[in-house]
Amino acid sequence: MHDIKLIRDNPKVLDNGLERRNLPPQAAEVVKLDAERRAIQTQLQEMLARRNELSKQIGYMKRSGGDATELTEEVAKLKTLVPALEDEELVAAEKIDKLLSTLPNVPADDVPYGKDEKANLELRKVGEPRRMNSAKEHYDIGEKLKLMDFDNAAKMSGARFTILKGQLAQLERALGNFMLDVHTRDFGYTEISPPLMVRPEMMFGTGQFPKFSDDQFSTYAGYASIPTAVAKNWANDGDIRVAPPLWLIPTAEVPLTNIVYDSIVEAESLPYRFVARTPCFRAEAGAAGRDTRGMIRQHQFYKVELVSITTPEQSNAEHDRMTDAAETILKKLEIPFRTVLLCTGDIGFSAKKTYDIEAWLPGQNAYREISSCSNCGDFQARRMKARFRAKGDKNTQFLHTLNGSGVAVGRALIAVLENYQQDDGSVLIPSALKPYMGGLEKITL
RNA sequence: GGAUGGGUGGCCGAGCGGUUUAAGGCACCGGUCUUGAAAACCGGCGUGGGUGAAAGCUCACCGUGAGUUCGAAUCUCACCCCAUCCGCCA
Repeated sequence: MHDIKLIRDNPKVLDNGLERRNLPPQAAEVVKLDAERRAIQTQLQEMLARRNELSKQIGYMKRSGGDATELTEEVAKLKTLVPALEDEELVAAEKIDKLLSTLPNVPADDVPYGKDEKANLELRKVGEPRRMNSAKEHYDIGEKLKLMDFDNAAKMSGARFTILKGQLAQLERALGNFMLDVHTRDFGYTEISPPLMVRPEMMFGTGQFPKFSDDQFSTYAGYASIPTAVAKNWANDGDIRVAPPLWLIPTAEVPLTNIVYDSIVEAESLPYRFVARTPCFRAEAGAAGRDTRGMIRQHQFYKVELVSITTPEQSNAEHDRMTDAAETILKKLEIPFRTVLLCTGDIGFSAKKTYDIEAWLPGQNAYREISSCSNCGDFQARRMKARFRAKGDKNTQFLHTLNGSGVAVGRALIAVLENYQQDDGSVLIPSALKPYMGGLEKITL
């Protein structure tokens, strides 16, 4: 959410940001709607002030036994005007709120301009891709080992689901455990086991709502009082008050960040660092036909997520620190990767600046995203009403929030399979994972 | 699913139609005292908005939304949320 005062004083900042994101300018419209709302508000407030004044006088007259008829009549006249103006004010406020809530964050100044991912800036490459004779893709490796079952998963749940078995299921668990240990032990993150279903307000707070509700799964069970028709249409007016009651999280970023929803924290206690391994649920509505084979893009996958809550002064350094934590996972797994700075056309709705970490996948002969670390500045904090108070300061300020995958477990599994595959179809276990696999050296048929 | 109780400022908690301009306490900030601190005492202190150069003036907010009234934290209705007990259940 944007600071309306900032837009009012300096509309260029918003429009430049939108332009850099390849979106049309909106500041003029925002300023216009804001002016309209304030004009109505001022008019209404003058009327209410007069009403309050008269009511006070009436009370005084009645107590002292005077005649208040004349005053009562004047208030009655005012009363016919107030409701209409109140309605106007509500409509005007909703108009501007609706527009503001759909505008993305302004990219940081050091984010390069670009139309799409082709303009992303490669910052560094770590590790040399291993030479292989004929690299297989992860699904071939998994199916050959008979430990990855797409057919039965489709029977149960449809496309974009996978059944992992035996040592592959164990590998998935091992990866998550390993990542949690690194982040808690080496980087000071506090492990959290959060709810996987959240209220719509939380989804608004982190920026999924109202714009990206199509990508989310909602739940109704136990809440039959919500009419389905209303629930289905709620997104049309974007009013979260009539949204379905609980939503499956698309990432642990949602519950971890919303820990500070509607709160005021002490500056000295910052930064907060939270880590969680959770399932993530995504409708993948806009991704029809993309990555249909294998488990690259699923409706459900595990991810280890990092979230930091900081003061404005801390957030840039924290962003680098978080990215380092995510990179450390791949370094320890000895999986080649590169880190790119996303261009303005590729960063997410809530982000000011984002680093993507892409793991090398020999089977695809390409780098594929395995982590995304974003600094959201105060954008989410405004939506969440998440503030802090500096010691001795009367006023509150909005927090800064950051989130990053540390890393996506499902894709890490793919990366391990493809990078550690052997010509005979077996897969070596990365040495960092051996303790988590009971000392197992490799997975064979 | 059934029953009951409850949602008031950063926190606790009173208020149940008009000196409430939301009591009181805690926390916090400033001051007095003190070698320093604590205690005590004095003072300040909710959030968001409008207007203004500023001081200030002003509006809204007591879970949310309607309603009654000249006037609502207070009365009425609906809804949401929380807690406890029972039922069911991992």
